[in-house]
Amino acid sequence: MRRTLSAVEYSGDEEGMASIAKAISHPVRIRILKLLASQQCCFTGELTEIIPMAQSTISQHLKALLDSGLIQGEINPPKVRYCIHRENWLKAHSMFGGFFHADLACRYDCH
Amino acid sequence: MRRTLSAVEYSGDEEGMASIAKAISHPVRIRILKLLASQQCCFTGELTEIIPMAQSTISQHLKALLDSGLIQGEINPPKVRYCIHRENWLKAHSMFGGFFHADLACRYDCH
DNA sequence: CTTGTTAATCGTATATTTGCGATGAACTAT
DNA sequence: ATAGTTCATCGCAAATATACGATTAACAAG
Repeated sequence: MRRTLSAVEYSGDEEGMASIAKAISHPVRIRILKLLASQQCCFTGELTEIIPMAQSTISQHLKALLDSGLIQGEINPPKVRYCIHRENWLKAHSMFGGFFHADLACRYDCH
Repeated sequence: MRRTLSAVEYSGDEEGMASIAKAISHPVRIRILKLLASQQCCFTGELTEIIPMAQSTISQHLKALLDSGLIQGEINPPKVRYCIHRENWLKAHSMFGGFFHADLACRYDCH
């Protein structure tokens, strides 16, 4: 892709928010997170039974969530147990909470 | 793209969350939202001065944010004034707040 | 009507995402 | 050692996203 000559510099916050947002920008990943968070399941196999998608696709989405830090995996041969990464989950909570804080949007009204 | 035979059915919530998340999944869109929210600017032209990207690219990102509902535009010829869509902003706030609520992640721990 | 300003849209090139089946890796059980 | 189970990774195809320059649209000012 042709990129802008003077590449835009983003803050760590901006990159971080965008990265987490991208992780939850697909409905199946939101569903997976909800399932993990509600403890309705934990092993990959249970997810593949509940969600009508190929195993490889589920695995791919799990990898995306792992990379985002929102979940963690514990190898438990031959299974893998996935869980919410509590610390990062709380970080995401405060990050989005801060971003969407009412004060920001209501400081001034153009209309 | 080859799609799964029995397409996954998502809830309105899941689709909605994913849609908003996708809107803020690019750092430049986060920056635009922060600029609009902090009222450092409002017209498209001001954004194109601050952000080193082609006018057409900024316009494209603004359209994405418009489509998400997070911002609104008021035509003010020959300019267009963009602002945070307060109502949808607050909706997003509660949506993400609810999703990342601590209880969900901490109900149970696999580790 | 012509000119200038502002912003959207079009067309294009490239990068990334998404989904699948097939295969491979890691480990258990026999 | 062999077979079975579970999950990750590879390779591919198709869709989407990203960025740009060029053009168009809408309007004001003269």
